[in-house]
Amino acid sequence: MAFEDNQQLTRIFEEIADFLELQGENIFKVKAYQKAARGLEGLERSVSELYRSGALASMPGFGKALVEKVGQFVDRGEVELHQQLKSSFPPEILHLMDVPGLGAKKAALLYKELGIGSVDALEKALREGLVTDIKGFGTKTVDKLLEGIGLLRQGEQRWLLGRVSVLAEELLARLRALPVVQRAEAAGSLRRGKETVGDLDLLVISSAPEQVMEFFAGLGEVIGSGPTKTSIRWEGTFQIDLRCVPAESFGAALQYFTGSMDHNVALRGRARRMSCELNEYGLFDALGQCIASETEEEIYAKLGLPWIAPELRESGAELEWERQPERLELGKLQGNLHTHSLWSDGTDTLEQLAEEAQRRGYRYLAVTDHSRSMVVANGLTVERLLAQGEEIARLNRNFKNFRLLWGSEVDILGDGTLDFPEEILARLDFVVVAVHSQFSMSPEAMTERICRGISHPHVDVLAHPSGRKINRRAGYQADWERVYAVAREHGVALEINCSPRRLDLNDKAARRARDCGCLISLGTDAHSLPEFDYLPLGVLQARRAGIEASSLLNSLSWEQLRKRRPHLADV
DNA sequence: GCCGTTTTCGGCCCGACTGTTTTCAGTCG
Repeated sequence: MAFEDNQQLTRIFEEIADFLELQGENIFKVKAYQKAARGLEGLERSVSELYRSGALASMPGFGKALVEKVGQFVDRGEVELHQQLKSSFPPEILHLMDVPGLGAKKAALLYKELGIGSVDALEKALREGLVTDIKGFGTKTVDKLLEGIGLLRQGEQRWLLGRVSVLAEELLARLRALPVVQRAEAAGSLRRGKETVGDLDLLVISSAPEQVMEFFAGLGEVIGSGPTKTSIRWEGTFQIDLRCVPAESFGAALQYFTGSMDHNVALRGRARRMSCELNEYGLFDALGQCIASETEEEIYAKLGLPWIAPELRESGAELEWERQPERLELGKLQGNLHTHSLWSDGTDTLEQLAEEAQRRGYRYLAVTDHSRSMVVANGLTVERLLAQGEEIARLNRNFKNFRLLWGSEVDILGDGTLDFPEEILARLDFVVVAVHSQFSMSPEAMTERICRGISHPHVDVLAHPSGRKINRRAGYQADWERVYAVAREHGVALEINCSPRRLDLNDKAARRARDCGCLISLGTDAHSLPEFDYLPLGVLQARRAGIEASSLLNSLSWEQLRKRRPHLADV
C-alpha cells in the first residue's frame, strides 16, 4: 500500500514535536520526534511491518521510547502521549506556528497571556491591538505577523523542481553578469535535486558584496537584508536567499547551505568526534586552525570521507556507506524512452522529434503515442498505429547511428488487459504500459490490475507507476512490493517519469524498486521539444535513488534493447 | 529522546538577521 500507517504516524510525531515545543520542552527531545517523523515520511516499507519484525529498533533515531510509541500506534492506532497533549490545548493551536515569523515561544506566550489558540483568533487580536501589551510584540512584529497570516492564507506550496531550476539559472546568469561577482552558485534543496523546493539559496563570491546585495534587493520584495545576506520574495510568495561569502571559504559555505540539515548534523558530529569544528567558514582543528574550506572535496577528505554528491545528502546515513554509488551522467544515456508526437497529443512531427533527439546526442528515441482508449489524447487506432510504424520505418532508413523506436504508451484497462492485442504489441519496438483511468479502485484491485498489465508478453516499461501528480493528487493505492516483484519476474522496467509535475517513481520508491531487482527506465513523457529538457530532472531523481547506469534501461544500446525483444526480425 | 572507537551522562550545529527587552531572545535555515 502507499503505507497509510506511515503517513498517519509521521503526522502524529510531528504534532507531538510541535506540542512539546509549545510546552517549552527540551529542544532536543522535540528534534528527536521531528527526526523520527522525517525518517518515517518516505519510508518504502510499512512501519507496522518493521515494528512487528523487530527491524525498527535498528533504524537510526528510533530508541526505546520511540519504538514503544510506535508499538502503541500499531496496537491501538494512537499514541498515548499524543492524545494527552491534544486534549490539553485548543484544537487549532498548532496552526499558529505555521505563520511565518511566529515560533513556539511566541505562540506559547500568546496562548498563555490572551488565550489565543487559532490563526483567526490571532488575526483578530493583532487587528484590535490586543497584543501590544505583551513583551516582545512591537508594531513591526504585529505588521510582520499580519503579513505572515496573509502569506499562509495564500497557501502557496513548495515550487516544483523544474520551475525553480529555470528560475535559478536565470538569476545566476544575471548575478554572474555583474562585474563585481566572481562566482555564483545555487545551493539548498535545488542543488540536492529535491522534487519540490521550499526556497532558493544562492551563494556568490564578490569583491563588492554591498553592490550585489543592492542589485539583488531590487529583484523582489525584501524580507531582510544585511551586509552578507539578503532575502527577497519572488512573485510575492517564493523566498530567495542570497549570501556573499569569502572566496577562501566558498566550499564550506556551499557544503553548509546545500544541506540537508540531517546530513550537516551528521557531518558536524563526525567533525566533533575528530576534535574539529565545522561551520560555513571551514573545518577547524582543536587549535582553531582552519584545515579545509576552499572546496567541498577537501572538507570531506579531511573528515575521512569521499566527496558525497549533493543528491545523496539527505538522512546522514550516507556518511556510513561502504561505497558511494557511481554517479549517473546525462551524457551516458543512449536515449529517451517515452515521448509523444503529433500522431496523438504531442505537438511535433516524427521528423522534428528525431532531429531534436539527434541534436541532443541520443542514439535512439522511443515514440510512445497513446493507445486507442485514450480518446481525449487522440489515441491511435490499430490502423493508425500500423501507418505510423511504416512512417517510422521509412524515416529510419535515412538515419546514421540513430533510430526512432516504434512504440506505444498502452493503457492498462480496468481489468488488467491491454489496449492493443498481443499480435500488435509483438510488432512494436518498444511497449510502455500505464494506468490512465479508474484511479480510485481498491488497493487490491489496483494491484491485480497493474500486475496483470505488466505480465503480458512484450511489455518493456511500466510508466509513471504511482500515478501521482506533485502538489495535485496522490498516487493510486497498490501493494508496490508485489508490483516490483512481478515487474522483476517479467523483466519489466519501472519508469522514472521525468516530467517535473510527476517525477514518478519518486526517489525513494525508485531506490526500493531497484533494491527489489527491477530495472529503471527514464522517460521525459515529452509532448513538445522543450520538454526534452526534463531528462536531467529524472537523472537527478535516479541519482537520489542511488541508481547506477547498470540498472538503467537507457544505458543499453539499440542492439541490446532489441535483444530484449527476440521476436523482432532483424532490420 | 537519542547516542557512544575518548562518554551510559552530557552532549546534541550554529550563525545571520530582526525587533526591541539597552545586551539579547526569537526565528530561521
